[in-house]
Amino acid sequence: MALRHAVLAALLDEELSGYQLTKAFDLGVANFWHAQPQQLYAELTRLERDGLVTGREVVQDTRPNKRLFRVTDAGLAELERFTSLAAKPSFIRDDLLVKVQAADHVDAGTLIAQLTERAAFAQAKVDLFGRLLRTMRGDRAEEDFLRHGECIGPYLTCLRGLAFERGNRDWCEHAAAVLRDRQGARVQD
Amino acid sequence: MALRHAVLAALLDEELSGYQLTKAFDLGVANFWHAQPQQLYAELTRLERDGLVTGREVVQDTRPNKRLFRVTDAGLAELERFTSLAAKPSFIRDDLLVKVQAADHVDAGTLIAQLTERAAFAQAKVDLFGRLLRTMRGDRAEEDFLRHGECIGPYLTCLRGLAFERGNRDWCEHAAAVLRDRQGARVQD
DNA sequence: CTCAACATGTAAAAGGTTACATGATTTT
DNA sequence: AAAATCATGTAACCTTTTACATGTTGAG
Repeated sequence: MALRHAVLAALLDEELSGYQLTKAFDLGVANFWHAQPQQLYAELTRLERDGLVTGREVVQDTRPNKRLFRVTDAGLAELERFTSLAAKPSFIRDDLLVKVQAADHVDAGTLIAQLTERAAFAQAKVDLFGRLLRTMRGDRAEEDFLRHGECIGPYLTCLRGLAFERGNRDWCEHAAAVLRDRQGARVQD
Repeated sequence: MALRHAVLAALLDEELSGYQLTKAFDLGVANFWHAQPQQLYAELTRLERDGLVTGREVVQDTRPNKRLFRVTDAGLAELERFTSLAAKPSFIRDDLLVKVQAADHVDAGTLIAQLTERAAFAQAKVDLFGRLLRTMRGDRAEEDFLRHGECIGPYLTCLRGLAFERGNRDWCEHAAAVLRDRQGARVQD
């Protein structure tokens, strides 16, 4: 049941509405968890019912009203409790890897196209995470920021997201190059 | 519905029993998907019902009998069809990252301990994947194997698994070091 | 005038985890 | 004698995804 803890962790540093949370989770800006809008609205309702977050109505003139949520003391205690539990290992679970596993039996052209597309997607995330990191650390050097900064949790998870997407990009490019090479080699036979 | 395709992909190069598949998926040796034994037995039953795999009973003296499964032509066609569909992007979803996101609000000692444990786990997988890769390529150089080898799909996915676990290990070690440094810095204040 | 963004949900279906169940053999 | 490995499942529960539903405002 880690979605609720992911939501709590996301709300620690800023008050957000369900819609704003959606943006963070949905677009993968949250580099530690992913969730659909529907899940987030439902989870916020449950969290408020259980007293782990409180919402306050914000009346807006030009936009529909919204509810901003923040973590309560009970919510923080719940996060502390969660942190003390053993974490489950995380596994890769990826459609594209399934397809590459079957590379010797399926059409190479399709695979190359999908690997290329994924590499571009990963590169876009690399750029995004790079910008986010720069914003978070401001004009400080990374080393200095990590040693003395006040809010390093989100920075550390963003670093993991960056490394993950770099790994994705590099592997996709490499795998696509290997498959292209083999296409060329086959023609030469 | 990619579990079924993951099973098909895993059965492409060798005939396996449900139990043997379990070993591959359960322990994370399968670096492209993860699943519980119960899921695999259920999926094999469905796949056989749908004619995508066939099982044959192997009578054993000293061990309980087992059923070995292999992919049928219809199964291969289904994999081909799956490969031609757009792949969904994969996201990180990790308890430990949720905890690190909350690093500024929860106990650092607990986090350091969990990061250290995870780094060791990742290192064990790095070693395992390294051994698997060596076994797959035999005495050939990697470049030569990838260009001319017959079975490179599993090799490519294993490379991704290796890079992923290296990334995990490096990040865990870095994050733990950052948190330790800050503990030291706090004492000096 | 149409499309994107703001804002929040409900309900059904699919997928995944956990607990329960059984029973033989080999290793420690 | 106990624990690990081989071998296969069922059932209940929890989580996630997909489809449906509604209404306003600002930009092109």
